[in-house]
Amino acid sequence: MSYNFKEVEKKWQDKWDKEGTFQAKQDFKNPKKWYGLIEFPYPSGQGLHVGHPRSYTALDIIARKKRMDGYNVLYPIGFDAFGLPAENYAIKNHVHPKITTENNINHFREQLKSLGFSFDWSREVNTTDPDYYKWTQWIFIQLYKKGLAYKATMPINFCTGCKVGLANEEVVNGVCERCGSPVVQKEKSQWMLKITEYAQRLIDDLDDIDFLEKIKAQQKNWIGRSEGAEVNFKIDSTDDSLIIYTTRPDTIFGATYMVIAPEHKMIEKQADKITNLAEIKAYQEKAALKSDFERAELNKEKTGVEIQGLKAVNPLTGEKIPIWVSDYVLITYGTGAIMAVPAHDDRDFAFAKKFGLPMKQVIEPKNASVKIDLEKEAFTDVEDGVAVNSDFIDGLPVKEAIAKVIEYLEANKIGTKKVNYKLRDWVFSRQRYWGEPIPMVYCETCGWVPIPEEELPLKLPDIEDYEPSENGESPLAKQLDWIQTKCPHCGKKAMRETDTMPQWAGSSWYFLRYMDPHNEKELASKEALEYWSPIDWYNGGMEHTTLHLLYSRFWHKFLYDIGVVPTKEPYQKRTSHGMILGTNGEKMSKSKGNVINPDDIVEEFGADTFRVYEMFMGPFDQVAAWSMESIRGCGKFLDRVWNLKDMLVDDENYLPEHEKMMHKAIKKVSNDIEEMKFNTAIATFMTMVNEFYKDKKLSKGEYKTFLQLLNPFAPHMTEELFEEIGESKTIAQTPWPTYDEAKTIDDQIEIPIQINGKLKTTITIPKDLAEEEIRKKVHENEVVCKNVENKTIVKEIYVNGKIYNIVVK
RNA sequence: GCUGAUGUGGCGAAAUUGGUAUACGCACAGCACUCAAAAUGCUGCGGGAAACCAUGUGGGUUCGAGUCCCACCAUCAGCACCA
Repeated sequence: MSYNFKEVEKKWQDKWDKEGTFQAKQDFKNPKKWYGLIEFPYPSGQGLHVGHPRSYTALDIIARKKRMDGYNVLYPIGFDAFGLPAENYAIKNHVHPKITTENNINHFREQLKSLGFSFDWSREVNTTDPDYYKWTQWIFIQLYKKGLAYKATMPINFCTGCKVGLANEEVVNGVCERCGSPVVQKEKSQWMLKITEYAQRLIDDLDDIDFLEKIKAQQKNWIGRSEGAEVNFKIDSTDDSLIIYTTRPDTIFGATYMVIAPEHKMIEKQADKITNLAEIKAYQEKAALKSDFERAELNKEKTGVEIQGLKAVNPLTGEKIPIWVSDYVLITYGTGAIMAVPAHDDRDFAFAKKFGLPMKQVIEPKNASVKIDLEKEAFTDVEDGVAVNSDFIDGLPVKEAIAKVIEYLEANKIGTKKVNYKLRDWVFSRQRYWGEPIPMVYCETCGWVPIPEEELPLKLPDIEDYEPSENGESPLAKQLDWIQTKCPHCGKKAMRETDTMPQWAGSSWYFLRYMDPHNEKELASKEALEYWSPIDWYNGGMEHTTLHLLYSRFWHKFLYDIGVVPTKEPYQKRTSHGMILGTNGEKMSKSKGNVINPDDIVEEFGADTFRVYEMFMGPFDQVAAWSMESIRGCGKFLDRVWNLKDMLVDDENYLPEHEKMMHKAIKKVSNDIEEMKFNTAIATFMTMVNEFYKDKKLSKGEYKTFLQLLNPFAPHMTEELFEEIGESKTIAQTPWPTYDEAKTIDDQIEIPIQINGKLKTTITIPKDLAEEEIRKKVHENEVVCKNVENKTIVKEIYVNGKIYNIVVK
């Protein structure tokens, strides 16, 4: 009888749905809880991508195993449904995003169910549901109340395609992360969130959580902490001074000029003293036309203009040094001004070379054998440097010199120790319709006032015209009757904020809502938060490391600070899956025509085969190209499993000839699941099946264990087969198989014998044989005799149970 | 340039963490079943006649290295004038 996966899969999916098999237990009695989380999808019109199930299947396997291990498991799902595609679709086709979103969610839900994930569907959340975004808005108001949300007019990244402001994190290579249009700088009043206030904690607390090393490294890199000093350089014959930031205060004696960013306000302040103001202004204008990206692109050639009429005074040498304007100094980092030490900084070196500026060596290599050539390149080595020509720090290694200079600067009040971060505050406004309205009102008298919390949610009004206005205002700006309101503070006429929140808002806390999704009084109850926090395991894409993952950690820390959540960090463990590429090894895209539709795969091979294949493709954390031949192989494997029932021997125990294999397999599969080594777990299953086929028999006990182990991978087929042998329970209700360590050890072991480290032969011995006996056996061996003949044995090494090596001369 | 990975058969990949390199799968070939094909089952499958040689390249440590150390090369991802 052949396997009808369509019928079987439908049968079990319906049963799970009807019985709510995988719903998390509502009571909090079981102290063993496990909360597994996958990134909830954006319900795009294209439907599910084959990449989604890679992550979902992995955690589904772990979740199913954890349930069998006796845990109360929460494995929820929802939809991150605000965002531009639905809005752009609405602009084109005049269909309300609400409708598109609902249709897409229905499609996604069906697709996800067809894959047999053990999600708790009773907790499904949807970020566009007013009952949900009520709490997103509530969190925003709390941020505002604590001074962490503020309005600022500042140059922002503006996407010329989407016509919205973007956060730094959303700009990739100078173009919009979403639509690929060029990004320009634009002055705009925006809501900002002070993520920078949490920069240090976002670094420090990484030490206490189990994130993949590359994720931690990427987050640290993005936050970009650097330690240094701010130093005050007086401007000669004025009361003004230039504050610079440096990580190398030890090189201050080698500062031969200063550089300020074109936007630096000192230029305006000292305009009357500058003798070449026209030239400076021209340079400023030229720089303003370039985006940050273009500036960085023009990496090779540095440009700049000297400010005539002004000199800075080196506070340690008293030397008067020139001041230059150049766009290699960024106004957005540090103080927008630097001291240039061309002998010990690559960029300063390039600039000094180009403009013929003087260089002064103040650091030399400790290691005399290191040759440096300051004509060719700067000497920047921190580990190997010693100060010279530097007065009171002469002879000190760089690190000590830095400490000494800072001490001096602070004692003389000309500078302070300072930590800087690359991380910037989060631009939180979007001039778009399909997002959470920002619950703020502007009153002429009172300024910005949050709307009263009891009025939440502030619902998004229904509109007809989704087109953003040409001046870049949100479509909501045209909804006059919605905008006009009363000031909650003084009662006078006031206007609503028309910007909406970015897509990252709803996803910054959704995992909390899953804990108590229908709560009308709080975002989640204290009990639920206490019980389920933190998330035990969160798997998602690397592309979210500096966006979603950082943002949600920030919000969570804030919620911790105001006493809403019980843990500092939301996620105890974070892992990441590799991308699935098309059959040609390229990223799947419509234009390349290499998109694999999960529906087609389920239709042709069934969900179980699909799941097994995605887990068998290769190491979970690495990219893998789709292969139609390989998925067929996985289908063949499941067919062989299906046909095992013809070889069943009626015996509840393991057969003697299979006992070792069974115990080893339980151990291997259990460990592999915990370590996400799904591919080798499946290889173990295949080896077992090959063994059963070879012997043409397996006991009922072996069969049951095998089905239990395979169940998290191929849940439908295994449940069906389990039911067929007359089991009253489903596999999901049975405990995970256990193994006996003693029974995983072979009685007879094969020992490889090497001569001079090269394998010559092997002998088989009982596992506990004494070393003397083994030695005797080795020397009786024919191959060994031949190889040691006429040679002197220098040494013999026996590593217990592993190897025997004879060294001869 | 910086950070983090990766490099093993024709292909996807394993290797108990320093101890028999190539498990498992795909592709391929042969055999069985069949009138035939498909499906299925079984067998073989790094190179070499062999000694031996093979884990990106070149060194090193070790009785022994895919695994550790040093120096390179290539590919991928992220960041990038961050002072």
